[in-house]
Amino acid sequence: MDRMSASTSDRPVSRRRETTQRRLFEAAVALISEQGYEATTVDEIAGRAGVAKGTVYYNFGGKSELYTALMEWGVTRLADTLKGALPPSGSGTAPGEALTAVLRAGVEFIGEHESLARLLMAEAWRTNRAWYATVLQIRTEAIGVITGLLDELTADGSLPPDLDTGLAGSALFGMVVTVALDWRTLRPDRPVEEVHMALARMVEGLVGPVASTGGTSTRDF
Amino acid sequence: MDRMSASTSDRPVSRRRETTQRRLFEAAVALISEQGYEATTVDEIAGRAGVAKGTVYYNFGGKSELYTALMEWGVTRLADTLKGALPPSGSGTAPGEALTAVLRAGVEFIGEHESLARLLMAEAWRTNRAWYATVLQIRTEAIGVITGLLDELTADGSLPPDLDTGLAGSALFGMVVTVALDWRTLRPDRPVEEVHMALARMVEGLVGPVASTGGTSTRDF
DNA sequence: GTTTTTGAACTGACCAGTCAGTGCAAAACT
DNA sequence: AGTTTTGCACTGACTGGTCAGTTCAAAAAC
Repeated sequence: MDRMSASTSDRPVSRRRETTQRRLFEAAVALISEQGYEATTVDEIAGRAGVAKGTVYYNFGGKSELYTALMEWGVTRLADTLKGALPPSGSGTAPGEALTAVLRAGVEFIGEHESLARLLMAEAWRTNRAWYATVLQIRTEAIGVITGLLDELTADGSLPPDLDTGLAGSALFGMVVTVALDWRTLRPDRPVEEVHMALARMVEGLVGPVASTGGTSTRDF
Repeated sequence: MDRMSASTSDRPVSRRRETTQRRLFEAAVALISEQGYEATTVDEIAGRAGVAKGTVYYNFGGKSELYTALMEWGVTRLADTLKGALPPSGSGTAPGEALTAVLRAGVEFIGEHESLARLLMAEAWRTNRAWYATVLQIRTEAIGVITGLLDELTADGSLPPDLDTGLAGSALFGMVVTVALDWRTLRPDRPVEEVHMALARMVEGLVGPVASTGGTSTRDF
């Protein structure tokens, strides 16, 4: 049977290793989101992941490398989710619909990956750290999806042409994250739909009573 | 809590001590906002404040007590600023105006106390820390000002009666903080007015057609 | 003369990072 | 088949540095 690597120096990262790394990610996210990076020890992370301390160093090289890898792992998941929520451009969806869809995806993502979201938000405002670049990349990528959408909407006249889409994108981003995390913190019992609905109604005001090209004019709730 | 003691030395805290403490606060805010709490040493703080290490222990008892006191000092300043921006209730100001004024105060506060804002945001999402209660209090107090205002506006019919003011308040809060910190981080050269203007325009759309007495709302774009 | 600050030395806990050693499953060889 | 070798993945006791917190005598400020 075909071995997966015919060539010798290929590094496919064995299945075993992959599992270990995922466990370490999960343990690290949980602990660091609650306590912060500095307050979380490598021993704790290893312990929670059910591996020995040395394994962390074997797999990642060090605490900060683990953390960086963890955040990159996080970005990928978030960016993929948001991009996946974008309807194919050019399809006949109503102007505001794509925006609402992306925001919903954001809310759902935070609901499902709460710890990761907390961790990223807590780290997002420190300008001095080694991994600031990584954090910035996350923000840029996530906000970029929203901003890009706003650009499209201003281009086709659904939004005022002089809208500062960069600022608006960051505003919407902050809005979604804050609302979603407050929801998880203070009223976790509320269903996602309710939260998303309330958010969508607010945003609807932004996109405005747009001359929607036919379709249900958002009154079916 | 702290009223201006114009006359007395009732306070056990001498003027000299007060100065020392304020210097320590300022040094601690600057360092911790950049590096984080655990990564900042007492020696650093004392050094930056131009004070001996022993003085920290004489004045506060320890690092964590200094930090707690610092955050309480921060709350007071923020809450005072926001409340100070509220026009006297019952005065004949236009419905949306009070809201805009509070948001402007928020933006300005962050512009002037950037480090403090960063520090508070970084702590805001960690649920497991000793001083989480203090942080929560800050958020509640700040968001409370906004939410209270929204309640008034829904009561007098300026906003839809079924608006979830709690959620909307937290949305606006997150929006302001995110925009303001992004501004300081990425485009610090922009004048406050510009940022505030862009925000105000969005809020006008977001919160919905505020039936203002002759405002510029809701034309469709 | 009391309060506050200084400065420097010391302690002990805590923790990131190291490394010699273990286990084990799949090759390589007989 | 059975035996040996290889090297990946992991282990955990240990090391060396760091830092919060202590102490205190003496100076400075009030």
